[in-house]
Amino acid sequence: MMEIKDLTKAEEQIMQVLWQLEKAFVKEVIDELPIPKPAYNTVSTIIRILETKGFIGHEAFGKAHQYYPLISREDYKRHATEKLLGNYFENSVESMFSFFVKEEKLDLGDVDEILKMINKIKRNPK
Amino acid sequence: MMEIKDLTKAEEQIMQVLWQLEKAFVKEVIDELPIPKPAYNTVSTIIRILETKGFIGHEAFGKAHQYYPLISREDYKRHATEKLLGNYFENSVESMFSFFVKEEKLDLGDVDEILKMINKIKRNPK
DNA sequence: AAGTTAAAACTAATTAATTAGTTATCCAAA
DNA sequence: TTTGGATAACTAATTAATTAGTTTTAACTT
Repeated sequence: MMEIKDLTKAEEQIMQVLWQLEKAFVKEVIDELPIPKPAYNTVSTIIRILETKGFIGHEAFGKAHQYYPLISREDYKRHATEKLLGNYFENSVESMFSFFVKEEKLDLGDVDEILKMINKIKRNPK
Repeated sequence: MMEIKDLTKAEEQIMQVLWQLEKAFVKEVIDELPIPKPAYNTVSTIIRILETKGFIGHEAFGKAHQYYPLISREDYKRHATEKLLGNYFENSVESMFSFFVKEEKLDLGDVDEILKMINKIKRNPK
């Protein structure tokens, strides 16, 4: 499997937009960014950097470039999750769950939902 | 609650050591770092930056400084986890679980363990 | 075809992060 | 009391990240 580099904060924000839109011109990316919106050139530069780093590609329409992700949100999500799991939960999903329970983010009802979900997935594995 | 800033990669590595040792001199931090070990000054500088950023404090023993975390590993873990949850799982713990199940990191037996754990915690909270 | 506009590329500037070199201080040993 | 060794502080250098200004190109309008 290929090595996934970390995204910087600014890069990640733009990737989130591209993942959401699937493909977009710079203008369209900016439309999705929250106020205070960065300058056009700022976004354009970061997008070009993302392209040199191999995170995105583009298709030319005349002069205009439409950009699209080369790495899926799922893959990056997996990368980010594994990193957290490794750094703070000794690579143990159970340890992470235990944390959520202690943080009161999970109760018995939630676990019941999860059980149902697992059964559903097992019946219809993707 | 006070705002928690992100740690950079190098800062985080040193914080992990300090969290583990609870308190340490620069030398002791270096002892815990993997090869290739950074130069003494590199570590010393990052430690001083961590101190100006408020992540650590120190106690002086003559000329020597013994450093210790001002933020707990638990608090930073919470911060990092919430960030991941927000950025990739719509702030839903269930969504994260669903992801683990799909990734085959969790099965019915694991969920059973978690249920037991929750019950244990509910009987003896905190 | 010349002028206008919009976009990306290129380039520059700024700021933050990382690494390392030099200096100053303090303690201990002779 | 001077010298040597260790340490932290200070400072410098390098590299990466972020933001923004300027130039170039190409399509469109007249």
